[in-house]
Amino acid sequence: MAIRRGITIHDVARRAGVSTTTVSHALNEKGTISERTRERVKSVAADLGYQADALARGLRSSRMGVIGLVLRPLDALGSYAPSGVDYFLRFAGAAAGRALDLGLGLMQVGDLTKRPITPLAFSLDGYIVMDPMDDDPVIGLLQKYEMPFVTLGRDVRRPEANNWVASDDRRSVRTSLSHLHERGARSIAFVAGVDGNSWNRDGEEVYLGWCAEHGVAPRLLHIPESDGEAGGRRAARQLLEEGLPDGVHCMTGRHAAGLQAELREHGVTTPEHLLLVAGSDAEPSRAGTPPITGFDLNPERLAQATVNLLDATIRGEAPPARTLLGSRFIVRASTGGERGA
Amino acid sequence: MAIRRGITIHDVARRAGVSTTTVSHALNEKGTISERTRERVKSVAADLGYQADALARGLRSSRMGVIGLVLRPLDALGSYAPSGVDYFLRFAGAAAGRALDLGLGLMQVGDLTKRPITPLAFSLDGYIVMDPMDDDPVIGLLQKYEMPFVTLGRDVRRPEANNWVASDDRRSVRTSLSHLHERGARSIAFVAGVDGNSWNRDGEEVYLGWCAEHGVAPRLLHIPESDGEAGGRRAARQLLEEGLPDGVHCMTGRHAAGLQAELREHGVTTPEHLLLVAGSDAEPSRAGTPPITGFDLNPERLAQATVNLLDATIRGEAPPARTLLGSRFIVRASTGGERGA
DNA sequence: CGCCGCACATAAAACGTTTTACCTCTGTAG
DNA sequence: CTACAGAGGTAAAACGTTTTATGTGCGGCG
Repeated sequence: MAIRRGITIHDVARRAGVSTTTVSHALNEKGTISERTRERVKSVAADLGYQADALARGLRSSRMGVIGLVLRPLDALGSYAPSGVDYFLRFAGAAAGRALDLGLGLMQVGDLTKRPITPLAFSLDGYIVMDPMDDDPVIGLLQKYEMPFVTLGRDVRRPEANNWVASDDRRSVRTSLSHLHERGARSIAFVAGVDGNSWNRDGEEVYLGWCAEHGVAPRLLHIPESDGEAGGRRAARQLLEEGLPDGVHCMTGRHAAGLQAELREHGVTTPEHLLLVAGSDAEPSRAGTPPITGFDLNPERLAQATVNLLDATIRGEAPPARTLLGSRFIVRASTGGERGA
Repeated sequence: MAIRRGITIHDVARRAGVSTTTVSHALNEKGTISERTRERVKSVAADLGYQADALARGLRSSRMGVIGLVLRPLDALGSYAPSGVDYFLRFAGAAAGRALDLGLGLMQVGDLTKRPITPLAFSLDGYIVMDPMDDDPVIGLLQKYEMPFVTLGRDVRRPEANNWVASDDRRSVRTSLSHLHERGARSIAFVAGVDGNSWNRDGEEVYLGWCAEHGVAPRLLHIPESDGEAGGRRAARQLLEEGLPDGVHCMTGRHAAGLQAELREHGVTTPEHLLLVAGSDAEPSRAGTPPITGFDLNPERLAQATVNLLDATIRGEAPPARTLLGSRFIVRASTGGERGA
């Protein structure tokens, strides 16, 4: 790949009349060399537009200036650019932006436990793992190689971990259930995904608790995230068969959109016959008929916090932390809209 | 960084009882070695979980498996994670996803002509440059180093270039102006940004042409992209002072949102007193009072096409191409909504 | 004078690959 | 019997750094 950037440390050394060792030391503020020489070397280096080759430097194991991002739910999904799911894209984009502001590159990589892996994968400075699954092998790998990492969403199997940032999903689900109840729903069904991460686990747990508390029988459905709208439709048919609730909370926006569409085709409309909330806002749920009430998880804010935490961890200044950030509840027509039922 | 991945090519060589050369050849399908040895080496390598170190390999100048993404408008903006602009985030996220599907990593990097640069910057396999500016130094740099690249948006100074993908902005602006005209606007102002890219240039050109064609005096305002909503408000005050038009097209969503808010505070509402269109849909414009008509540039689709083109270019299979993709026009309340004026 | 320590600088090893040039067989043609 | 051509393999150089170990020369102290 004819990259031929030319100028190496040798060129600088020759031009400055010193050894390469001296150049390296001068530029990295190491070793013992006179101030005069150091300055001279620096100016020569600047003149020549010298910049150390990252690969060669990395070979001697220093910092690479790049962090990795693994989006576990997308690994499970099979496609890294799913349509109708903007949460991950926004998170990834925002994380890259924040990283850049900190002088770091960010690289999105696939499942580290499956070949082929991006070759650079194990040379990165640290990792963000989004929504790790139950006993996630990727986490195991990172621990084995002693690589710094941070998760977005709690790792359900490591309750003692304190290197995570998460949206306050328990609170969101409570908010949703209260909202549904307040607007008249008495029998509320809950559609969760199947990935074993805290997002699903916490949601279910809060739902079951809420049902117990209110003395109602829970109706908990599990639909694979990867089934998208089709999965939502399946859930709808199941509900139609077994008897309709008057409120539904779907953890994912695509399930919600599919469910709404299927019900509608059977003459069941929202919010008239049934109130509907999506746990995560997405294009298909916003564009539903009518638009579906949901939570904006604010991926930009989450990304910022996550990258900051990883950066601190890498430089060893890690005040390890567990950060919970609230989501924004957006009431739309599927639960009666802004004001009143 | 205690990465200590352990297993090197030497381990494999020792275990297989051959030289490192043989291992390298066996795994890379080079050299002349017997099928038997090749298989044995491969199986040993697999047993040991050997994976070649990307840095060491890159040092010998082969392919890195990573492409770079430069978002020029964000360089100009100063922040890589601006609030209220989701176009870039969505593009970046989707591009990373597509790259991953092709087995490539994607790294977002900052302005290549300004220090400090991510160290890896010049070792990447190729680049996507988004919305290059007029005589963009980043393009110059990439050309100088003979690095493969592709732009999103035409490079206005290189009309002969055929390595780009772009949204059909000329058509979008024409659509917008026709729409405004059709719904009754007779004096239409145009608010563009100041970045010297095809996005702004083409928009202005079409606007001026349209005015000439319809025999109306153009009113062209320039507001820095980085001023965001505040810039839109400034434009609004200028219009109030100099006399209100009955239609406005703002190239950016944030300008549109600011303009709308400011006008509203002066008793001028959309769509009653003035019809408003945003050239690029964004959170602030969608959330306007009322929601603002605009174009979804479909960054996901653009990203897909751009990454595909770069990938082909890198592997030399480049059927160099100029790809124009249409945007989706979304009519909202700021121009009277879905049906009729 | 002899030795130590200090300030400054450098040679050479190391990092883990790929690649180039060379070696040693074995069989075959002359 | 010699020469030559593969086939199969290896030693060593190269990539561009950083780091470790090793010199120098000089001033000061005993």
